[in-house]
Amino acid sequence: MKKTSIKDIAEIAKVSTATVSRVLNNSPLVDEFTKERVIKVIQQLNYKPSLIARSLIKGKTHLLTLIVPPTPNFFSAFYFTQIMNGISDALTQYEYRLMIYQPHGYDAKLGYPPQLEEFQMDGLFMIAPLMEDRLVKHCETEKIPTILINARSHILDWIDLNNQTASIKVIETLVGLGHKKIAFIPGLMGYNTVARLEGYKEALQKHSIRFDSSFIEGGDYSLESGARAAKKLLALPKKITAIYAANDLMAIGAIQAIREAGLSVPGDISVFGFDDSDAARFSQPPLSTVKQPFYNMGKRAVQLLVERVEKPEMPPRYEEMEGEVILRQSTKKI
Amino acid sequence: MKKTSIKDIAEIAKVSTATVSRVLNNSPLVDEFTKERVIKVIQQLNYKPSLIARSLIKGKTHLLTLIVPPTPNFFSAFYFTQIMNGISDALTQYEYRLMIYQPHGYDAKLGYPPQLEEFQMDGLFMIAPLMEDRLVKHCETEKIPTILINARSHILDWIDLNNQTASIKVIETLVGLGHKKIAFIPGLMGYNTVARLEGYKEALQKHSIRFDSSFIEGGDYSLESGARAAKKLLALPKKITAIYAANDLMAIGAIQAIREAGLSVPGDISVFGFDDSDAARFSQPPLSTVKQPFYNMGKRAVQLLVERVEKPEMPPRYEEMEGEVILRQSTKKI
DNA sequence: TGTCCTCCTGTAAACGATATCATTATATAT
DNA sequence: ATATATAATGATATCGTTTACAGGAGGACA
Repeated sequence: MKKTSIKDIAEIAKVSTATVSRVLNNSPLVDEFTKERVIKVIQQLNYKPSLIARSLIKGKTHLLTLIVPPTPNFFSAFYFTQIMNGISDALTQYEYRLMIYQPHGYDAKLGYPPQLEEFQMDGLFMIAPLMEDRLVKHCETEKIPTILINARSHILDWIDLNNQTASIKVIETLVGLGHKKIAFIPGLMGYNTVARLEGYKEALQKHSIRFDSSFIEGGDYSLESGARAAKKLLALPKKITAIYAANDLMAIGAIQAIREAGLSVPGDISVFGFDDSDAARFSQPPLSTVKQPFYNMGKRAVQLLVERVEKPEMPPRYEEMEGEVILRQSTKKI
Repeated sequence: MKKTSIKDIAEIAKVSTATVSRVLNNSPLVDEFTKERVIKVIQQLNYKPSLIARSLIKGKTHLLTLIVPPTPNFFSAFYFTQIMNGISDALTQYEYRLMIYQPHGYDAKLGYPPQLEEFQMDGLFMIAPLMEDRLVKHCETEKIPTILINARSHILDWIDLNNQTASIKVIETLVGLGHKKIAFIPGLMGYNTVARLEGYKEALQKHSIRFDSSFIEGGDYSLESGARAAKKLLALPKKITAIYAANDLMAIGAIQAIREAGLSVPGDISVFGFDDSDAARFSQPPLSTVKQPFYNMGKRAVQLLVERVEKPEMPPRYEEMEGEVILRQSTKKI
C-alpha cells in the first residue's frame, strides 16, 4: 500500500500527469471542466504532492535552517525560544519550513557541518554567532542566503539590537535617578559588548561625567562572573552607586555579591541588567533591565531571509532594532 | 554553475554513476583502486550527495519533526529548550535531521496540518499534547511513527515522568519536615495532573493523614491562578502549613498571595513547586521543586523514535522516568 | 478550402540519486 | 580446452514531480 502519486490521479481522472501537475499549480491553461474532475479525484484519494520530488526538480527545498549556538552558559532558553517563536509564527505566511541544527563540536576543527550542505536548504538563520565563527565565514564566501540575528557582517544580511542606544538609555535612566558613579560589567568581547561599552561612554560624556576605566570589570555572562566582578568593583576606593551588567545573569550575581558585602539593593546600590529574561522578572528584587525585541527580530528575519532566498543578488540589508528599558525595583533614586 | 552531481564525478573518474554510488555507500563490491580514484575526484570537487534525490528513491527522508505546542502560558521556554537540546544532542549519533513545526491555529477546525503530510517526514516528536489533541488521534489511526513526550497513549510510544511517585516524594518530604496540613494546587486537567493528585492522596494515606478535599484548589498553570488558589486556601477555617503547586509559576503566585496575607514563606507556610524552571531558582526565597529530566527525556526519545521508524511494526513502548526533589529555601521544618 | 491562431492536452525528458539486472574479465575446477 | 564460479562494472529503470515541446481540435479569416 504505497502512497498515492500523481500517476494514480492521472489514471483515474483519465488525463496525463502533466495535466494533473498543471491543476496542482493552478495553471490557467487547463479546461475548467477537466480541472474540476481532477480536483475531485485528488480530494477523494486525499492526495498530497510529494515535496521531495518537487524539490528535486525545482532545485529549491523550501527549507530554512535555524542554526542554534550550542547552549553555552550565556545563551539562555528564553532568548532562543522567543526568536524561534517569531520565526515560526512568521513562517506560517510563507511556503517555507523550519529545520533546526545545533552544532555540537562548534569550536572543533570541523568547519561547515556536512549535514547542512547535503540537505540543500534554501537559507540559514544564525543566532548570535561569535565574531570568528567559521560557519559565518563560509556563508559569506559561498554566498549562502543567510541572516544573522544579533550579530553583524558586511556581506550578509543581519538584524541586531542597537546596542549603543540601548546602553545610552540605561545610563540616562540611572543618571536621571541621580547616579554618577556607575560601573559597567561587560560580557565576552563581541559585537554587542563593544557597542554597549561605546554607549556607556557616550552617555557619560553627554552628562559631563568623567569616564573612569577602573569602573569597568569584565565577566563572561555567567552569574558567578557577575559576582566576581561586583566584588572587585565594591572594593574600589571610589564608592560606586550603581552597577550596569551586560546581561541579567551577571546582574543577579552582582546583587548576590552586594548582599554578601552587607549592602542592599537598591538601598545602597542600584543594579541594571540586560535582556529581560525570566530571571530578571523573578529575581529579588525584580531587576531593571533592557528588553530586546526577540520575537519581532525573529519575525522580521523571516521576511528578510525569504526575500534574500528569492533574490540572491540583492545588496545586503541591515536592520537595527531598539531596546526598551524596563524599570523594576533594583534601581532607586538617590 | 550548477551543483556537481554524481554524473560529473562519474564522468571525470571514468566510471559509471552506479560505481560512484557504490563508493558513496561503501559497498564491498568495488575495486580498491577505482574506489580510491573516485574518492579523490569527490574530494577535489567537494561533492556532497543530494539528500533530496536519495530521499526520493529510498522513500525515507531521514527527517524527524518536533511538534511544539503553540506556547500557551503553561508551556515555558526552559521546558521546551531542554527537551530540544536532548533531542538535538542525541541526533548527532544518528543520520536524522530535525524539523520544527509549531501549529498556530491549534484548536481550530484544521486537523492534521497539511505541511506535515506533504513533506514526508519519517517520524514525529510531540511534546505534551493535550488529551483530546487531533494530531495525536491522527497519528494513532494512521500509524505514523510518533513518540509522545510528557503524555501517554495506548497506541503510540511515549516517555513521561512518573508523576505519581514524584508527587509522593514531594509529600513525603513535607511530611518529613513535620507538615500534616498540606494543600495541593493542581493544574489543568490532563494526564499528569491526575497522576500527581493520585500520588498526593496515596502519600497522605500512607502516613495516615486524612485526605481533605477542601485542601485541593485548582489553577490553570498561570501565576495569577496560583495566587487566587492560595488566597482561597488561606481563607479556610483549618489552617494549612504547606502548599504544593503543580508547577513553579503557580507556586510563585502562591508565595505572593501568602505575603499579601501578611504571612511569610517559609516561616508560616512552606511552598513546593514543580518543574525546576528558571523561575524556581531565582524566586525569593528560592523554590523547592521537582526537577523533571527533560534533557534525558529528549535524548531517550530519539532512540525510541528512530527504532520505531526503522521497525514500524514493533509493539508500542512506554517509559517512565523519575523526578528529583530539589530542596531550596521555600520549605522549612515545623 | 487552406492557413493561422488559440486553447487544451499529451509525450517524454529532465532532476540526482539507488537498485536491478546484465555483462565482462579473471580465476578455478574439471 | 571447456565449464563454472566470482569479482567488478555498466546500462537502465525507477522514485514523483515539473516542463519544454509537440500536436490536435476548433474557430476565424482570406
